[in-house]
Amino acid sequence: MMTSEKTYTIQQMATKTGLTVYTLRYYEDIALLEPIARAKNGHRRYSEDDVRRIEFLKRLRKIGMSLDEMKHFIGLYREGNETATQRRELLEAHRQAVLEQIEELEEMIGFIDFKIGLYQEEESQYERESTKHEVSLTG
Amino acid sequence: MMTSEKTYTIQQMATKTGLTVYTLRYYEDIALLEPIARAKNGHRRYSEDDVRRIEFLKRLRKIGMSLDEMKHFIGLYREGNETATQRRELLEAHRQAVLEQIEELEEMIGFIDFKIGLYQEEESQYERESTKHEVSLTG
DNA sequence: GCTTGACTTCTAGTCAACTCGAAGATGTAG
DNA sequence: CTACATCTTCGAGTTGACTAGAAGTCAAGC
Repeated sequence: MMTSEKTYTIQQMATKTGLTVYTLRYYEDIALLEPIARAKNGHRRYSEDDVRRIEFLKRLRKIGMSLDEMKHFIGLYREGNETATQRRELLEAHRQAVLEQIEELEEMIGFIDFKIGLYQEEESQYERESTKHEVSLTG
Repeated sequence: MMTSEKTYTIQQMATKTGLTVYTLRYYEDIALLEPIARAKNGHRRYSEDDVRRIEFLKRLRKIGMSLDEMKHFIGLYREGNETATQRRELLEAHRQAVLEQIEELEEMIGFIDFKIGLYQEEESQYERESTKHEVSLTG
């Protein structure tokens, strides 16, 4: 039974995912993607699963993960030598790291809000008397 | 009035901040730090303000900002051509970007939690099969 | 006076993550 | 059959962010 699934060329994938063809090949070279299926002429044929995998990689990249970390992270989902317990523990460590990153960012929001407040003051000050005052970087 | 403030050598700063002496000089070279005060012999003398500035840079770095972005960001706090209104608008744009980053990370937490759940199931499955007549304590 | 050590500047090297181009194979349109 | 587009591999180049070493200055200790 031939279930003929939709496939994509590398150029179509580049358009679809926003990565360049260079990057798609590079990710495969460094084994961040497992070998992509090939047509008879040797051209890559990406599957819908590949689309999902690449979109997931993009999201990991977006949250600041390095390619090496990504390789390690996706390795958690391939059956390896680790037990379910070991993989869960690694995931929980990663979870903790992500939570800390969120905290850092939330503190940054607080800082930005503080600064925005100062500028708003400055703006209404200016409106009232056309005066401005210095704002310290670390205040 | 000479307020003799505490100052630090580059090596002391490296120890204090966790950056290397190379990095400290590099940050100054690329104007991420304004020129550091010098002793008569030309050696750098970092002030407490410099400590604060560098700690702030470290935090920006930690949330994934590039050196170029950091330069731009701290530029917001130096008096330039922009009005308070313009700087506030730039800050608000940055605030929005940080919020989006937080959202990405929160979605990642959700995903990790889902995966952790799967592994936990797998683990208790194993427990039930191998210790048929015992009751799991880890409800 | 000489050595040592911490600094200085300047230049070059490294590593990650792409980014690009050359040379060649293949499929389709005219 | 030829032209052309699109792919292939492979090796080299680029950018950002350091990282390191060479050569020189200077103050302190012996």
